[in-house]
Amino acid sequence: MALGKDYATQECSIASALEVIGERWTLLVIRDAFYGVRRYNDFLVHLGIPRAVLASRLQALTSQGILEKRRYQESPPRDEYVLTDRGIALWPTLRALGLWGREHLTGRQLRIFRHAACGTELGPYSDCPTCGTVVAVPDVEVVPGPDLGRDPADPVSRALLKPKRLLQPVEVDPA
Amino acid sequence: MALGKDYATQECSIASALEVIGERWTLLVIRDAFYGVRRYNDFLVHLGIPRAVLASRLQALTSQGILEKRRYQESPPRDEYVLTDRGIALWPTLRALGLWGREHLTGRQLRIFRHAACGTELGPYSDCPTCGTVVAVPDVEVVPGPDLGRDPADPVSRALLKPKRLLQPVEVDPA
DNA sequence: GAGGATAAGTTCGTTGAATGAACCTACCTG
DNA sequence: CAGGTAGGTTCATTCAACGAACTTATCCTC
Repeated sequence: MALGKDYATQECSIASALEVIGERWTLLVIRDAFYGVRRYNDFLVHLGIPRAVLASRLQALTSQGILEKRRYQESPPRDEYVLTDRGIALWPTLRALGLWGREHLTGRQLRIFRHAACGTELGPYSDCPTCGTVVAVPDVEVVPGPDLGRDPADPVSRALLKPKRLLQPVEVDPA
Repeated sequence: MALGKDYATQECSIASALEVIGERWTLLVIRDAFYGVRRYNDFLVHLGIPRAVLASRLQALTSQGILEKRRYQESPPRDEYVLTDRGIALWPTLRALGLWGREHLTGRQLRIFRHAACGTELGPYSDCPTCGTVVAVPDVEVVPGPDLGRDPADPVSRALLKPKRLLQPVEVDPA
């Protein structure tokens, strides 16, 4: 979406943000990264994104310091993409967007976000009503909601059905 | 950005939200609507968006119930576009995005958002630290920050330099 | 009442990005 | 050494964005 030529003139931090994360697919890649997706192929099958576009987005996000590319094995050389602090700071945005989508569009509870320490469902600002604190991203537990399909087609979606914390790497069956 | 074909399979409220507001320019149109821009021509000069794209976005947002098209004078017939409740509910998303942009990209304070009742600058969740409440959108006052240019080229930007509340219609000099 | 201005579009040719299929390169396993 | 896997690149086609020109309806001014 974004393009320097156009948005750059805007003198607005929202426009600047959209320059970086406003393109098609970009926010979904970041969402997946929060859900623990880290590998090229997992993004690919989970999102159904064209390969060239994924490569371009991963490269852009890495060069913007939102994802970090890190070698997780030599021989064959394999890299994974992990959210940096700058990327993790996008959580409130994603949370607000998801909440709006749920309340004004889908009307379904597809995923539940809880405070891992106490099990309470998070408030709109990732606050824990029980503990009275804002919950840090790694302390958020994601569990499938009542309206989420139980038998998705792709292996990544299936792996994501297991309750787990945000950022915790997803374990995909090699099947 | 968004496209039913692709994102629809996602079973995710974030993806659904992006279907509706994820296309290029869309969020900037909504941002302008919060700032009080209501007319086709004002959007046009403020955003520098191609006319056809603006017409398409306004039509889409209206049909999604995010903007409402309302006649403000007969003869010549003139319409303005105003945020609905569903549109106003996007404020937390825009706020989160703007905050992220400021903290991680621009590093400048271009606009200050305050609680109109007490003048306190808003917290990250549009909360008022002084009053201890979440501030409703119409009670948010926008004033230019220290890093915002004082003499912008287009008349809409100039009109927006005056402190005003969110949603309150901007008054553009016919000059 | 003729000429010009304004608001809100539509039309259209050109450019640029997204798509999907095929191909490429290491390396590993049986 | 045949086949598979991960992570890409290349390329032809399709689709959206761009920007300039044109349209329509009305008002304002002389």
